Amino acid sequence: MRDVAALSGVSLKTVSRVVNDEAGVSEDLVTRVRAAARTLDYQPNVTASNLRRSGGKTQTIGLLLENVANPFSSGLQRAIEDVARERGVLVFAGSVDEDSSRERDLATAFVARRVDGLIIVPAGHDQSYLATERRSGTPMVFVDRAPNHLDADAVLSDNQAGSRAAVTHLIDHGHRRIAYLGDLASISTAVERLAGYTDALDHARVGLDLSIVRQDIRTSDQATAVVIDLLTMPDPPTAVFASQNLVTIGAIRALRSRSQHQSIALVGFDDIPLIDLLNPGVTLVVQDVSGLGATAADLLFRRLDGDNGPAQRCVLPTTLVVGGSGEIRGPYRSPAKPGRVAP
Amino acid sequence: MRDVAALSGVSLKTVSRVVNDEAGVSEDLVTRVRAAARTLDYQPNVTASNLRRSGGKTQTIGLLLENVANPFSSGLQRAIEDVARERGVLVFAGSVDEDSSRERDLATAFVARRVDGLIIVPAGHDQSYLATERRSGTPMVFVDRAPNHLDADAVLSDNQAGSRAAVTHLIDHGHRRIAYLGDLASISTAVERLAGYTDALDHARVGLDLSIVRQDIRTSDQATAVVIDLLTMPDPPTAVFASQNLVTIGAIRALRSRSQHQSIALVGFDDIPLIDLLNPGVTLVVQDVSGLGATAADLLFRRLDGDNGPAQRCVLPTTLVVGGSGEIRGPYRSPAKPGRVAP
DNA sequence: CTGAAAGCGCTTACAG
DNA sequence: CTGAAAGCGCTTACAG
Repeated sequence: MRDVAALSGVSLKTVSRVVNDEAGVSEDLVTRVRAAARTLDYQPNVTASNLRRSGGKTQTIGLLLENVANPFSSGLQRAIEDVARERGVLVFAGSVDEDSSRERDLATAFVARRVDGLIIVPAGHDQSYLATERRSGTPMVFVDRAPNHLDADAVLSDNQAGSRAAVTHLIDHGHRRIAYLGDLASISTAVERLAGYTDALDHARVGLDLSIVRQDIRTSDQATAVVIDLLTMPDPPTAVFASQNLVTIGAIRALRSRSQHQSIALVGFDDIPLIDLLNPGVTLVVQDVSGLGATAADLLFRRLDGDNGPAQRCVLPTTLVVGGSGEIRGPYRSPAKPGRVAP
Repeated sequence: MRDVAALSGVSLKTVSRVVNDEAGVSEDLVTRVRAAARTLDYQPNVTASNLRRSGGKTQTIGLLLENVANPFSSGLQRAIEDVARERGVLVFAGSVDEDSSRERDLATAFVARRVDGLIIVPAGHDQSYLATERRSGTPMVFVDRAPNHLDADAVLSDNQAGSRAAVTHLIDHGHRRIAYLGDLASISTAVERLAGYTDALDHARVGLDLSIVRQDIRTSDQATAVVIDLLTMPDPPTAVFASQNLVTIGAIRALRSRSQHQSIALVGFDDIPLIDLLNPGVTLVVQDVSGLGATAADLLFRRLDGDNGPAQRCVLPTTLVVGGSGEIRGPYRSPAKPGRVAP
């Protein structure tokens, strides 16, 4: 910029005015400055200008995702990007991999770059490390999982209701012996999904049998092994509820390997691309991923625009998508229950 | 930082030294400065420090992807993130959506933030707008598609060889009438894949029939319609080669809707998650997505480390993954061809 | 309409 | 071992 000023024979301030399209510069100077900028290949440095510019905004936000490569994370990222784009805000994204120290490092790195706000899918169980940052006014919105030990905005899916609807659906199709396949019991969404499962059983007066409630399943292969184990029990389940997409995939593999995919019912939580191509299709409880991302971004920008109200919690509904596997009948006759409305 | 200096009664420079863990500060001062920093909730501003710091590096890179939400893009992003992470570099990512003006805007926005380098999956056919930036020394690596009108590094898949291998595979299974389903003919990878198709036909002395070569297919639904059209021709193809994953999915839907998925052979380009759960599984030519991302990132950082050699072009091989659909026999007897090696 | 001075938060290059 | 000055590239706040 100094060089441009020198070449066009004006002050720094005038160049700054031209570059920022400020009014009140004579035509003559505007042309001269632009010409000089062109010949010098001048590129404005947004970072430097933000240093002094009021508010000190950097026009960037930071995204902490579970893993950018998984469809849930990348769906969120895309929805957030679309909102940010309209405001000329760029997005940093990073994968946390369910590692709380990685979460902390990434958040710190974003803050050190002075992002204007943070959108976080937390991995750890203590976000108090962000308290300082929150106090100093950096907007932050948590998505998919609520923050712990920190009072901040959160946008969540109604995991418990979704899970309850799934299990109720199985009960309505004549099942009583329904296995539960859960993710890490330390993840809050996993806890909520298990609660939905027990809710549904309670409501239908079906006893809870812990021998068919399996948790801490992380991978598709683990899920396959667990389901095979369940199916070889003396009194095997007639239906399976898988609380997460990798787990659902593992369950599908297990059922197929035993040729029981047409006889054992299955409902899974979370969407799975192309699942409708399977035979039978798989009944799934799907989250509104774009909605979660867009809502979180909207909320973040509202905070950035000065909304200082108390921390909000938005809960988005899930949808049960009938695919075939969840409608395989069980051994019981299930009287229609008028008045029952799926959440 | 100024406040920390004031509170601990030392100069700015001393605080700077402590914050950056520079040697040569007395124990006493270090403790005092750290204490002051803690009570003031001091957070260093990396952006400001980079302004003066030698090299002016920002420790950030910018990623221009087709669409962060698609698995190919997010796979690349993850591989690049992993390399960047080791160097403490943060990554900006943005979706270009096959829109060349969006590509340009995003690239400009990244450059204005002074990213240290750019990794680009180009959408447009003219990257000369980056010539200035390239001359001024910003490292940039193109991935998946080569740049046009710009001399720069590129990391590509061997699309032509992959496509040739796929079609040769079909020929080897007794097919001669093989339909080609292509993406936008304006995309360079689509051109290469078509070239691989004609290569394979030529090599086997199979005549090219343009009535079964269809291009500019963008969506899965379009592909479905095209395949149905092909199958209702008087002399329909016995095999289909789909040059891209959305197109492959559309083709699968079409074959199933006509119950011809067990009789018409299909090979697709690009990986599709969970495809092995289908029956038959689908034979695919898969790209080494992680390899592309990691190679691009490595190359970018090598450039950042001062490698000034001429622009490089890395071509990574693809792999034909046998799934079942590509092994459905065609009407011709295909003599084994000793010595033929798939690329 | 134009510009000289001070400053954003930090670092370099030099003195002591 | 410590610090005062100048500077990174730009903007604010003020004068003329």
